[in-house]
Amino acid sequence: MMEQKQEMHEFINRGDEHFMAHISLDCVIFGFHANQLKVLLLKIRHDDRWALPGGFVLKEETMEEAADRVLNERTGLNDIFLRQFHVFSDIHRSNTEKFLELMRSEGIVVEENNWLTKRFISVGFYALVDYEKAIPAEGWDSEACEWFDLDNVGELILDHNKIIGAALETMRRQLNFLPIGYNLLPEKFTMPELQKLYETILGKTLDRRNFQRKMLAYGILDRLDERRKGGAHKAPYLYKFNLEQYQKALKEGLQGGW
Amino acid sequence: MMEQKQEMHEFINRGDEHFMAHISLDCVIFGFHANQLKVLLLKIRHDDRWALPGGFVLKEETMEEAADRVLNERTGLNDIFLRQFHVFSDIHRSNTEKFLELMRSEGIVVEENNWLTKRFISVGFYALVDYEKAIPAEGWDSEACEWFDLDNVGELILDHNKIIGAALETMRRQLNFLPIGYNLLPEKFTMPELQKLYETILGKTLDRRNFQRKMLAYGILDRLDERRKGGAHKAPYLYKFNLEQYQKALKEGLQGGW
DNA sequence: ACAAAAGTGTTCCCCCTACACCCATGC
DNA sequence: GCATGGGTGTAGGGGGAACACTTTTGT
Repeated sequence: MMEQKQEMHEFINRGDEHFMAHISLDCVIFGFHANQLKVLLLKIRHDDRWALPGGFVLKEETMEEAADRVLNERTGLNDIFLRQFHVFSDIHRSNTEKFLELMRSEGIVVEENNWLTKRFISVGFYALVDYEKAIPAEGWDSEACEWFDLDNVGELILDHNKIIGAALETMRRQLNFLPIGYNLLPEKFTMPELQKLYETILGKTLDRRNFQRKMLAYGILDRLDERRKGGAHKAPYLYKFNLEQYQKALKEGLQGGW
Repeated sequence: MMEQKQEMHEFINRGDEHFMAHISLDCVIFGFHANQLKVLLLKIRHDDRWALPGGFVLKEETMEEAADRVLNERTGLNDIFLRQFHVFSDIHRSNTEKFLELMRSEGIVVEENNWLTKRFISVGFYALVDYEKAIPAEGWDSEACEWFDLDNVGELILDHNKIIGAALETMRRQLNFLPIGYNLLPEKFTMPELQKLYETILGKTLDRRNFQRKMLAYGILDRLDERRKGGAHKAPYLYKFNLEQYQKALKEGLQGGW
């Protein structure tokens, strides 16, 4: 606990020796579980609201590397599907008053002209991860890290609700071009599960048979001999992504929309 | 000339009082003329290369406002189609050595730890403008401002070639969703002219008749009673965009691809 | 046996593609 | 009148949307 306090103090008053001022990033980390789109959020201390996992950019790393780092710290995962999608630069998006208030609550002395009291521009990233594999971890700057149903995130700090909205919109558009399921589902999955994912992202139902035909036509799925047993009713086949074809589709894009 | 020098000195050594450090923007300004896609470039002093018009963000403006300002300064235009499309953050994209060398050439003393010697992250914007209406204007930081054929820009400074490439790619993708012609053509234009624009952007030829049908099916064009006279052969109809439908299409997107 | 879910097939129709034809204008 | 380019029409095919039937499994 003492360490934590010191680490925080160090970060706040000397962070600008390592990080670039004025620039931050926020990650909208999507997962999929129980037929629900999930977002990973952090609980801010001394504030009853939650926030997107975010961070700053070290002087010797790119935005992408910084986002990867943040993602790894919060989920333990590497090699994640991660895309920048928008820069948020409203003048009043940072809230210096709130920051100082929070620091007072923590009993931390903030020097005049502290780098964190400046205006910050944030680059929004969105990530798709396997809900089962991610291990949410809070950091020294938060007291909890949890998955939330996308439609139940409540009021978040700053413009984070807006950022999530933009991320979702972007993902919906990209769904037409990118083979998105690979990142959100476990290695093996059934066609109905994949369909549920698409329906959830798009917010509408799709025809079972047409979905299957269209998806298979992309040629990025391999059907396994196994079936998912245990559930009631007929056991569906398991599929997995054909990595080679998947990579190709990532580069060249799919066609046709939903 | 004396004023200019002073303005430059002021900007270089006191710019950080007005602008945010570490953050810049670059505009890929597209025009269309003589069946060619054009890009507006600036000639850097003491360097035989050209550069994208760019700028920095005032402490009290958004990225979008900053880009608008830069665009207005270089073209005299307002209310331009302008979109951010990517953040460029390679660690070595800025070239401090080159900057200091340039300052020496100008005979300007650069203080230690000058804000412009820091690493900069740049937000790429692309703009579509009416070639006829834009009036290229160089600024105090450049000695010329001219249109270049897109496929003839040569080697630009920093990562500006890469930025143009990414902008073009983005525009090609957006062509499927956005009614792009409105911004690049004069108010009245013929169907063959619009088609040439699309062919130029896509880099391939399209069927004349199918193009016309598809374009008209979008319902964003109004055919006028006038025809374009003077040319050889049959006089083609003139069209203009139906602003109401165009705005709607901007928001909701078109469908179908090329 | 029955309900519910999953696999497979079929029809229809629209839209995209690829053409053919006619009309206008300048030489 | 002829070449060239522009306007309009049409036949064909592929793919998406809508729907029927069979198969499997747990209760």
